Amino acid sequence: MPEIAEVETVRNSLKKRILNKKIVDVKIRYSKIIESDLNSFSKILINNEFKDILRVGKWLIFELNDYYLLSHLRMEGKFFIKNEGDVLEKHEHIIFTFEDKTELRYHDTRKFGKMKLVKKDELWDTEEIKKQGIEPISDKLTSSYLLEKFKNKKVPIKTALLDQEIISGLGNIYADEVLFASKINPLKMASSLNDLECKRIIKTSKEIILKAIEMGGTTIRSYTSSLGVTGHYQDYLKVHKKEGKPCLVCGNIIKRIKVGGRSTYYCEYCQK
DNA sequence: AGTGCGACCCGAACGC
DNA sequence: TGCGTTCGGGTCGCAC
Repeated sequence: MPEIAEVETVRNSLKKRILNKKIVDVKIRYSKIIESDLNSFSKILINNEFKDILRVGKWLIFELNDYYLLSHLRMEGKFFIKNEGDVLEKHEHIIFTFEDKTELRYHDTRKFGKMKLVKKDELWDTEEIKKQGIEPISDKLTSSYLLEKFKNKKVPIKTALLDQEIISGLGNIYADEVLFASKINPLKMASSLNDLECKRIIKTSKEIILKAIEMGGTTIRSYTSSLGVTGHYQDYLKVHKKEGKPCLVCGNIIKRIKVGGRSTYYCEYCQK
């Protein structure tokens, strides 16, 4: 699920609910989610409190007193706020209990998500954060930056857009949408893109991500973001999951192919 | 070093 | 209806 717009939606919703409340208990029901030392994990969190929530790419970063808790939702991670004593769902793997008897519960059907604690002064030195590229919504994303990064990439542009070390935060849905809006064929080699095409990618990715954030992200299938928030950007998708439907621009049938192992939707006519 | 592909998991959707 | 198969909004590790 979570691409940049969904993670941003989660961040904003959680900020209203969990900041500055003392954590009195942490339950780990599936420990492989936690990448840092298990014993110190609960120890560090108990009696601590979340001061703020930041985001870098698809990483949620919970600020504590001396540490940051990094959380990556991967495919299906969600956070819910519930009350102590509420029935534990099968896939609620990590439970943070606050002093006021509310709980922050991490729910992850496929168990792909990750959490880890890092000391505050080490945040920008952690691999996961350090290697994140530039976000679509940043002014630092320029065509000269993209041209440089794409120069030696012998992969299709669709695959390059999913590379978090180049552009940080795009996922499979918005990569398809960006390429459609940019009129670029997903199979075109990244190294063959010109300045104009890079500029189109930058312009459309900004527009699409900002609109998606405004709409609270995308809800596909059963996925609702944390707290049961339902995004509405799916109403604006033009190609993703539209196989067999007519292209909104030319009427041609939208195709689905595999690129780099990922489902990729595009219009053969509009995206040469 | 860069690229490709299976692995990690599970449930929903699909095909017969 | 039932049962087996396929697929995925992400990333990592391993083989080449």
